[in-house]
Amino acid sequence: MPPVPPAPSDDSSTGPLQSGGIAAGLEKARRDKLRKLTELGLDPWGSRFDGAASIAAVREQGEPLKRPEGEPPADDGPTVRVAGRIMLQRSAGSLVFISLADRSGRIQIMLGKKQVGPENWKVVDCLDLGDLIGVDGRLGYSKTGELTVFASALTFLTKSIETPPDKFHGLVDTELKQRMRYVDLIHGEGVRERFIARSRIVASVRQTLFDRGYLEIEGPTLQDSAGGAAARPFKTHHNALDMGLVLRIALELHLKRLLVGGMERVFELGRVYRNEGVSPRHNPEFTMLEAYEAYGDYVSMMDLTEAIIRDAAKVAGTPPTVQWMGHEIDLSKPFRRVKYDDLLREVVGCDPSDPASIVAAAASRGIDTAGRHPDVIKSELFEATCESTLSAPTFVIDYPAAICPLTKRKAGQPDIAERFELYVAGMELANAYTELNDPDLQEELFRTQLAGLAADESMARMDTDFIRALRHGMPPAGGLGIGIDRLVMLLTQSASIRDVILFPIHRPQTED
RNA sequence: GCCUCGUUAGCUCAACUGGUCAGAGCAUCUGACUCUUAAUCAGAGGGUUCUUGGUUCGAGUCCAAGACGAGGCACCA
Repeated sequence: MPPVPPAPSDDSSTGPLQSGGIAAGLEKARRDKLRKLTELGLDPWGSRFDGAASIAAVREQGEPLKRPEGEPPADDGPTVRVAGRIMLQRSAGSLVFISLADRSGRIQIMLGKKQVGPENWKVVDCLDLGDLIGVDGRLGYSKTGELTVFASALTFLTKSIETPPDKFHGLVDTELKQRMRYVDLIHGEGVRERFIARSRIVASVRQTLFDRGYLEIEGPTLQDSAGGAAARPFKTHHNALDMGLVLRIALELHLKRLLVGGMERVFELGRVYRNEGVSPRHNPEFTMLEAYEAYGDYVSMMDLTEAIIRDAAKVAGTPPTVQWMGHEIDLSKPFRRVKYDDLLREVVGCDPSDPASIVAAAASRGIDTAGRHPDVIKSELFEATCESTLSAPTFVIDYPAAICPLTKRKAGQPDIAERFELYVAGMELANAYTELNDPDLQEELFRTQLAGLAADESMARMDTDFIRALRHGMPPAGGLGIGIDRLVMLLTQSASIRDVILFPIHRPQTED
């Protein structure tokens, strides 16, 4: 790459993010150094740099070089090569100490004017916090006992022309942390670790399922009608086909088609979209796992759920007992299982089998009961009273059938659906059914609009192709859905879903 | 969509009831320093107090509207 000609001195206002004033001054100092680097014949944007060891590995190499207190440090350490970002810089005249960070950790670099030679020293003058460099040098300990790479050569890898945040506090402003996640990942306390944990959790969920013989599949995210859940979809349009489309709100109906197709154990782990409110527990796009197992039922799904969570907790480094959202949660014990009606009776003190008792209890709590289906009232009563009491991991089982249009009814009890929801710290984490595979009943339920539910909050959306699939014979099956973001919240003790989503939704930043 | 709270230098934060209140640390620049650890020391520069309007002799501070965010509600059966 040919050297860049010196830029005009007023180039500091060209950046898209410049607001003038001091920002321009801070950037100018960095652009001056960038120019100086090119004048030295160096490419300030670097190039391939082979053979760098991870800093964690280098730190391990340094262990045996330690000497007892009082003895002079070993001076025969190996020569190492590392690369990373300058996080801290301390200058003591012609001696510069740098804290260099890579994906695995941090290590101190010492650059001495005498040690690196005059050519390298000119480069040292161009270094800023945030720059990326490569270093070759001997591994040893400084006089104060800090593991240090004593640099003999310096390779400039990339200039940073933006000022990093406060070196001690990092980014604190939640808005900036989320909008500039790249900065938050560099400087935020535990941020990178949290997203590493997320990656491991997702990998673990897949592995737990693979180990049980599941196949991972990919269903359509663009659909002509959104089924499998009650939620408002995002709407879009296909130009060439001139057709309206919606983004999926659940994975369910296509996975079940695959059960019909003989893929007896299938799962999808992917993004779903719901055009609804934002909260510490809701983001419009979020990651869902759904898994279906032929010849299983909701009880087998409980066992699977516990296995998925326990395995994930292991790889995430989650302690057996976690403090989260003001709850102390023991993940090591088998999860409690309690019937929906029993819980209502226990918490509310009403008779769940008596609609009049339910209506009275709901009305006394300000829940609108007029003209609404008894099971809708019951469900609202449950949410208002029971959910927040479920601190320890709890499978709530056997739901009112009317609010479960995709679920098989209990044998001999048509009013009870074989469904569970898993609650932890008052939050819904998972939802599972013994899957309804009777095509005629399914068709009828798709047509049933429960009293008191608006059309767009109902699951009563006919999917004729899905009915046709069921008519070909779907094996009896258990099905499970887990909110992966919420699972990551639990396993990393995060208070907001936005803390575990790299780029949560935001309104556009105002430019002025 | 509704309610409450917040927004001050690149970052992290100050500024009692409206009256030298535009301030500090980090960062930046200049200088000193070959063993520092958020290095230290001396000096310098840096502001549309989110925006617009209003009240007032006087507004970072009070009022109104708007932008963005946080929490709550609604929504999420």
